[in-house]
Amino acid sequence: MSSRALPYRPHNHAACVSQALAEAKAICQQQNARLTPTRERVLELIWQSHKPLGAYDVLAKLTSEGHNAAPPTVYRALDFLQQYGLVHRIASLNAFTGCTHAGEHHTGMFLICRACGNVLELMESSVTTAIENAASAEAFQPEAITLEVAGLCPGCQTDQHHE
Amino acid sequence: MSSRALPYRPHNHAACVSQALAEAKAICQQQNARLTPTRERVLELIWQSHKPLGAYDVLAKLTSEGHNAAPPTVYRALDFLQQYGLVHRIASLNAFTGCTHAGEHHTGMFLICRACGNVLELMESSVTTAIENAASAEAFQPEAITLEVAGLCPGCQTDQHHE
DNA sequence: CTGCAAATGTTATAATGTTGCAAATCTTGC
DNA sequence: GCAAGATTTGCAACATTATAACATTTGCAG
Ligand SMILES: [Zn+2]
Ligand SMILES: [Zn+2]
Ligand SMILES: [Zn+2]
Ligand SMILES: [Zn+2]
Repeated sequence: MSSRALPYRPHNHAACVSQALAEAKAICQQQNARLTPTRERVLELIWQSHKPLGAYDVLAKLTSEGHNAAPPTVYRALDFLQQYGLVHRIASLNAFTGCTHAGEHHTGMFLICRACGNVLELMESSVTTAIENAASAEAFQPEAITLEVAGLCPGCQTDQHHE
Repeated sequence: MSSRALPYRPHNHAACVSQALAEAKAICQQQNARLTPTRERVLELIWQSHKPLGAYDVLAKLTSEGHNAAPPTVYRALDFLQQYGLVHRIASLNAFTGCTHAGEHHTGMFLICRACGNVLELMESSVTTAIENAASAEAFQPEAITLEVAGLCPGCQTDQHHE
């Protein structure tokens, strides 16, 4: 899988988005899942934004481009995209972000900058292992891990005075 | 600090609650914070429930006992209790649970049973360290960690057929 | 007592997410 | 191609969670 630019580093974002879409198409084809136009457009809108988008943000964008959309339109698309591992929901933000490791079986760890709003998704097996060990010690059988770290990204640490 | 019974193990829950309240009073006194009757009652209601309570669950209980309460009443009490580390908000449930390590500086890790709804709060330095190391490797400065693990508690693993 | 700050009451509203059902669209076997 | 069934979408209403704004009351210091 290709490496991706960090969200807060300058990069060709259009290419970054279209690559994500291409991968999504491939994943859906492989799993016999239908990446319909609405679903694809929702995924694209989420990818175009570096910061996680709320469901109603997505809805507003769809509406503004003439799509006759209502909340269920968006939530259904988001459910689909989550189901196939193409987006993640960030519980602490009530928002959605494109998965940067789609297709790879993983539990994401999210570094969320409280200043600029950018989110970096990591895949750290050492963290996952530590969590699973801690759960095992309590005889707990984990199924889904929500791990969201709020703080300051490298670019915003020196910018503290801008707050 | 006293050890606490696991939530899904039978125990004297009234004692468990009153101990938590006594500790809360001590903590507030030490910090010159006012644990007013409403705040104390909200904390008690949350502790009395083994499962995390939603803000509107708390509101309903207050209302049912004659308290003239509105949503801000509850949210303000919850804000206060969170601020002094007496309750935690579980982002993946939009609900609140009593902190079992109040007074100890910690980041909680929550094991949430999807079958019975009980939540166990752990304090695992190995997990916290792994997370901080992963953040450091990205030059990210963590401030708050949300770690919630959904799965099956020991008691519910054999009960799968009851679902 | 007086004046200030903290806490609470009260009303309204914002933000987020769901249910239920009908219409349209796609797929599949023939 | 075509009918039957499954999936997806449109649409309206509703449910849940959280906050804003401002008036009133309460606790406390001087
Ligand atoms: Zn991911
Ligand atoms: Zn930043
Ligand atoms: Zn805690
Ligand atoms: Zn359980």
